[in-house]
Amino acid sequence: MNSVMDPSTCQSCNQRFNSIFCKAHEDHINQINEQKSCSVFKKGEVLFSEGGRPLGVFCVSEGKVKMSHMGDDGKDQIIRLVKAGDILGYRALLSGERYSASAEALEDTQVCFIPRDLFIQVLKLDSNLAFEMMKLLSDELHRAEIKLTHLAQKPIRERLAETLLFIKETYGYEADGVTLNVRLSREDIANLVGTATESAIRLLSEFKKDGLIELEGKKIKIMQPRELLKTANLQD
Amino acid sequence: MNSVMDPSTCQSCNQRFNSIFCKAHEDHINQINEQKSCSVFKKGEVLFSEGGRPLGVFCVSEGKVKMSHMGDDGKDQIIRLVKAGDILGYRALLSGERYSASAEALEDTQVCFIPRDLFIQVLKLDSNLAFEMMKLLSDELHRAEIKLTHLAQKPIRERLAETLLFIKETYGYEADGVTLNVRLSREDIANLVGTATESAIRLLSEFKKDGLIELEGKKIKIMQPRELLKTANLQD
DNA sequence: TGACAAAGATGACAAATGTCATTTGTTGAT
DNA sequence: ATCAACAAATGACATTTGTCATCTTTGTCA
Repeated sequence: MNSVMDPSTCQSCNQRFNSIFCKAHEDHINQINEQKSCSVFKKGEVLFSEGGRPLGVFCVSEGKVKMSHMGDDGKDQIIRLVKAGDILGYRALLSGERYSASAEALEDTQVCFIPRDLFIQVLKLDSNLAFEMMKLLSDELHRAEIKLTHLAQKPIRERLAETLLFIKETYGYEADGVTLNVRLSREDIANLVGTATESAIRLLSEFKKDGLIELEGKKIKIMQPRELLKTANLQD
Repeated sequence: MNSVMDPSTCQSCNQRFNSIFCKAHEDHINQINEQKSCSVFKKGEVLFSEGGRPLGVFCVSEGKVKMSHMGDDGKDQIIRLVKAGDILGYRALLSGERYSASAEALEDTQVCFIPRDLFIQVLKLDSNLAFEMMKLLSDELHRAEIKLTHLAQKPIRERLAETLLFIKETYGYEADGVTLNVRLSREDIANLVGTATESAIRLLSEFKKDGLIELEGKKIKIMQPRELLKTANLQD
């Protein structure tokens, strides 16, 4: 849990061309590199919890994280899937609020932690980075608005198909080219779709029966991406 | 439609202490003042449409605007209610995309238009403004995530109650202290809640029967805000 | 290995919500 | 003032979805 490990440098990070920081000035990267601290969260461990104070931002160098809101009745809604190269924890920090979501590792995950003041200071000095940040926020907002519309208007069958495609876009396939490269519980899938766990299970079985997907425990194989896309009934 | 009118200056704008620009440097305000153009949109007129190219941002000095997404089946989802002092059109501009939503005046509305390049340039030079922008985006994102969770988890009755309270927060009351200070069609309300128009109508009638609200045409009076809040079943 | 706990699966049913049809009321243009 | 067009209201009904109960499978740990 949270054990500090040998930190590779930002300059040699495997995600250095992948993250928002690739647009930042070299001097700022160096500063971040000096002040960051690295740690590992094992599968199921919590990076931060709803209600906590953001002390900085996390930058994922390896692994996967889910972020979820607790609904008023205690049911979680997964609002984001995080992958290597992504940062997290910035929303609350920039709003000046406490965390409004919790972050939990979906598998063993390596992160760097950038202290709040440094992050703010670099954002202030580096207008390229600030623009990247604004673009990131705008893109997230866009995604949220689309998801919101679909939640309001689309039946669960379409939303599940869309969710499976979204997982594919986010984490891609394993080496076999068909298996989604992440293990999610049925409950997690339901909390992504925004439905009851039983409904998600039932529809996954239907998709399997229709030959769209195959299921092996938590492995999900996308057998007919085309048909799945049709089922999702997307315009854009 | 879109008629240019005598532009008051930003420095004398009735919203000057209310908008995101109040944190901007004076020089930048002056620059914006010189390059902005003002116009009026009558009730029902469209400021911009989904799919159009953003050429700048709008700053509302008076009036009300709704922003809505068209769902894949042609049904609108209202994603934001805009009031005097707010800016709009920045999401697509900062993402570098076309508009993903349409904006329509809910009543006669006066706006200033700030050209794209100027807006970007000022954002680049003015880190205070950039931070305000990031905060604005973060807050919007927060709101979207909460709405998303509620759409996934809450029954329509609770969402309608929440929507009425949200309208109150956004536009406030008329002089009588009970009538919501905006006229929305039942369809608009349904598109805010994310439900069928008939369902919205039915539940509004129930709320009226229960004495929570009163209805007079498009006027909605909040008679028991406390009870309405209970009905909304909110935690935070 | 065995036993317990957790996750997954399935059926039956109830509740929530959407759809369609019809009626009533309102508004705006001529 | 009248009519047409649109918005609102209401009922009946079908469908979707959630809930509860039960059973099966899987995984974990002593």
